[in-house]
Amino acid sequence: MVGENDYKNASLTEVAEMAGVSIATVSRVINKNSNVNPETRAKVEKAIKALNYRPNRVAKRLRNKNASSNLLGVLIPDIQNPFYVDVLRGIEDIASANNYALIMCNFSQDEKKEEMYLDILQSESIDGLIAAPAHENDQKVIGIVNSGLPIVCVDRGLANVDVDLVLVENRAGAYSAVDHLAKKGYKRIAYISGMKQIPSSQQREKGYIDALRDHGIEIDSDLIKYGDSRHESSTKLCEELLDMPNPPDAIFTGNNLITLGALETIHKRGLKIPEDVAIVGFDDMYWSISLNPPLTAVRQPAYEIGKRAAELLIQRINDSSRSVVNMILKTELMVRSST
Amino acid sequence: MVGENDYKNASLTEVAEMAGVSIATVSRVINKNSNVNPETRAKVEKAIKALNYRPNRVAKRLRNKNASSNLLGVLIPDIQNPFYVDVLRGIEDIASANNYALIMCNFSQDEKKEEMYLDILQSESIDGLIAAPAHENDQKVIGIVNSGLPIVCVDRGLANVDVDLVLVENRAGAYSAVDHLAKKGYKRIAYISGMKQIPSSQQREKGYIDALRDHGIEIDSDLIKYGDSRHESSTKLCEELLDMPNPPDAIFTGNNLITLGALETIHKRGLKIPEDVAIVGFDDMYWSISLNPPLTAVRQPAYEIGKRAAELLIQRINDSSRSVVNMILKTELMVRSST
DNA sequence: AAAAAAATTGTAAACGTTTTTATTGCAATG
DNA sequence: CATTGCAATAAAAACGTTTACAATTTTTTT
Repeated sequence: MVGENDYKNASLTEVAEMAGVSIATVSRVINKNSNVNPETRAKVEKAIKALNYRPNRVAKRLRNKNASSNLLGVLIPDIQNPFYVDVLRGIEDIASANNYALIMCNFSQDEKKEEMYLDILQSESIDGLIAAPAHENDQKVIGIVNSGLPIVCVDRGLANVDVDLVLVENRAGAYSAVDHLAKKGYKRIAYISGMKQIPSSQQREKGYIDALRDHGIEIDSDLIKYGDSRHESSTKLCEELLDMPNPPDAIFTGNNLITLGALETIHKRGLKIPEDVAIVGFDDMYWSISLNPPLTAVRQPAYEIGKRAAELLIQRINDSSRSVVNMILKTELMVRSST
Repeated sequence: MVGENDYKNASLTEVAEMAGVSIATVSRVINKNSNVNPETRAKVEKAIKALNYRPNRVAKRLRNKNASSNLLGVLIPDIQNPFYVDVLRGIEDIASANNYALIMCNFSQDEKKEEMYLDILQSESIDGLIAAPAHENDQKVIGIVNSGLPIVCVDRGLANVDVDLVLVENRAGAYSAVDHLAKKGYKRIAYISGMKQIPSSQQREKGYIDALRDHGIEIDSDLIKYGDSRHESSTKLCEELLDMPNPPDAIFTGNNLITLGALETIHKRGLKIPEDVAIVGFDDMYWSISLNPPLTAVRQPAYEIGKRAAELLIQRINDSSRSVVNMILKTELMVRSST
């Protein structure tokens, strides 16, 4: 009978027993750094194979508190947002190429959950962390920075804290979108923002306002709506905008999910884009071209953000004294037919 | 100076020292199950607070080999596919409500990566695993089933292995899509499948063929294309279909990503949907209504799949002897204007 | 008041590693 | 031949927990 024991995880002790050596020797064989007699090595390797031995990562981490555990943490605010999924892919490709496993935590824009996950990550003895903090004054994340754990922030920075950072030119990106709308002749341009406390939301609002100002368009605060970055809230906010006595002729949406929510509302009302209302979104998606109509959008290099962040993190792990890097990537306005 | 030590993780020993008791007592205070004098408890709790003590999960897992480590593994084939993201959300909601953390692994349809992640998960002493195996004869996953680790498969089953399983009626779902097309009068209906070795692809093909047969439509094997479930491959396969001397008048796409790829190709060619070619996708997305045109699709309850799987897994962890459950959820055809 | 029972706390082992230190055997040196 | 040096290996400690068991104190019973 093929019993359960066939699959039981063998330990160093069992390997040592089978090979007739001490566990120290087995460990030396595995971590090829030290001298061991070729014959002994052969015996041990045979036993390892026979028992299908795999080192226990938990024990390894406990013992090697300060050495590498080959484990990185990732903390992201919203797995439903395709932007973060692309960031994640970038991280994952670099991580697995460098033999790091990922423990991925999604806090769904919920600070309580964020705290829980940060606790868990810390007590898992990860080598380093890539995080998009809930907001600029995220004390939990700041605490981690101060603890000395290698960390790279993505998409969102921290106020008054020097930390490795990868993000995009949010202000400039938003500016290019609104500038484009203004040049096309739209006058009442609305902005549906993500959560107000997120740095990127603030930067994008700044770009929006700067662009309006440069075009001599008066800022109407009724045209600025703050959501929670979730699809449901953005459909509602878009409805509010369209219900105004003097509704906007164009909408700039602050992120992926907001764009999709706004589109849904516009379509439900049977309005024509861009004739009745134009729309530009922050965040491009690879299927933006298949939307109705093909969407004009500010493209962020999401995959590259993740890639760069992972590279920075691994560098930081290997050299904790290297100077702090803030990497600001460019955005690109993809003009299609929604404007 | 606020130094690094302020944030250093305290250990049981330090708490015990500060409170003037043994580590066993501290442990008892933390794991509220056993008797300890109220005064002692107060002293210990004060020390815990003062040192900001948090139990080390790694040590806990190592010690409690057989007890709960409050850690679940999730192994998914493709994080870029919104279907799996929704499954993940369902899993995560249940997991975090039950105090389980998630270690999430995405193998990008790459069996080498899958193997690596399964190794890692096993050696992390997880309590249980939710996995979508690479294919029906995935020996690595079968090995895990045999090892006795609690596991629930989602979306894809295993041949000849009794294991908890949550999936949808793939055959019936595909049937309803193709039946719908046939009733609408389409005669040359193509199928762009995901990876051939995935059980769900096979089941959907079966549904496709059964529906055609029931409508007396002859099966043309040139109209069946097999991709790798990635966006790039599906654009190419769609091109091949449209380039045929006798091209299809309707396409049934095997999953989310394939649908988006096919749409892209059709739009690039300036073809009208559904006049020039109709399309039904397997997998609905919450923004399907915003596509051009609003997409007719077979909806899978992805979130619920994840939720049910996590519930089953937790049950299994708590009672390894309960009988195996295969849960088959219904699909729903969302008729919009792409057909 | 002595014995028994119950409550509280402490001691030590164990989980599976890595690594420091100690031991062994053997060749080279004087 | 006695000493030294080196290579190979073993022994033991440590990482931070939980828990079985032992020891102590307090309470109850007789």
